[in-house]
Amino acid sequence: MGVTKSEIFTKEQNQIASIAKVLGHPARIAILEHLAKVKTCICGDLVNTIGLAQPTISQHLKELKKLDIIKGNIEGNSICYCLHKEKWEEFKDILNQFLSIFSNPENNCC
Amino acid sequence: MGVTKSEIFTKEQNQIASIAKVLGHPARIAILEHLAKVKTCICGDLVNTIGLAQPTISQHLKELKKLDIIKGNIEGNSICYCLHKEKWEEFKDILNQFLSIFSNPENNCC
DNA sequence: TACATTTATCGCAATATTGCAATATATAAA
DNA sequence: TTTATATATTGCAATATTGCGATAAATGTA
Repeated sequence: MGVTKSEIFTKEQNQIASIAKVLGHPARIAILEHLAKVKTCICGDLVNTIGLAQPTISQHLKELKKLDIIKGNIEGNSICYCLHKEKWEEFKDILNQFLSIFSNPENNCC
Repeated sequence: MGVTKSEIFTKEQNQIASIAKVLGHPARIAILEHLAKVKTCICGDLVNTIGLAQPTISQHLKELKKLDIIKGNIEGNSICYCLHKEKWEEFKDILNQFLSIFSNPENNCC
């Protein structure tokens, strides 16, 4: 039904999936990479850097803001975006922990 | 249009997004966690463990197989699934590398 | 004030995803 | 061979997502 049955999963499973889902689009990866590179915050530059229309970029920024992995401050006319350090580290830890569940003492499948 | 403009992104960006996208559903996280826990491969148990119908689980397994993060071997009547070690490590490295782009020498946003 | 710039929002079209019932397929067991 | 078991596939309904043009909202500038 296009709708995910979140109720049957744990809070942790849903959180991991939520983070991964937001990272699951190349435009959002590109935005995050650009923000990481230019450090100082940028905004409509993303529209030029990435080849998508302004409303599309705006929507991806919205998703990223919803996850709280970026912050946006009004700066006069424009809006200044940057990575949200604390959250970035938090999400990194969560994903890393998940990716470490593969304990493999000679675990050669069936 | 529901379709992602992959052409305008780098191979790396698309790859990161592809991996993350597959991890972007709690059912698939649950499947991977279960496989990691029981080590020895299982199959229809997933249908019982996770509360989704068999065709739904089968479809999630298909996605995971498409990414190649799990392997499935026919074992008599049933099919035995397990994590794909090499790929798991590869994807872990790719995600870790991406998550390390946040270099923050007093990088306090705008 | 009038105009330009910047970003968000709305509304739409096209496509993708999620979930399941029904069914097909394949093997094991009786 | 018939029946049971296990899994995949098909087809569908109900959302969700992606992308963009048009437009609104807010601020800066002439």
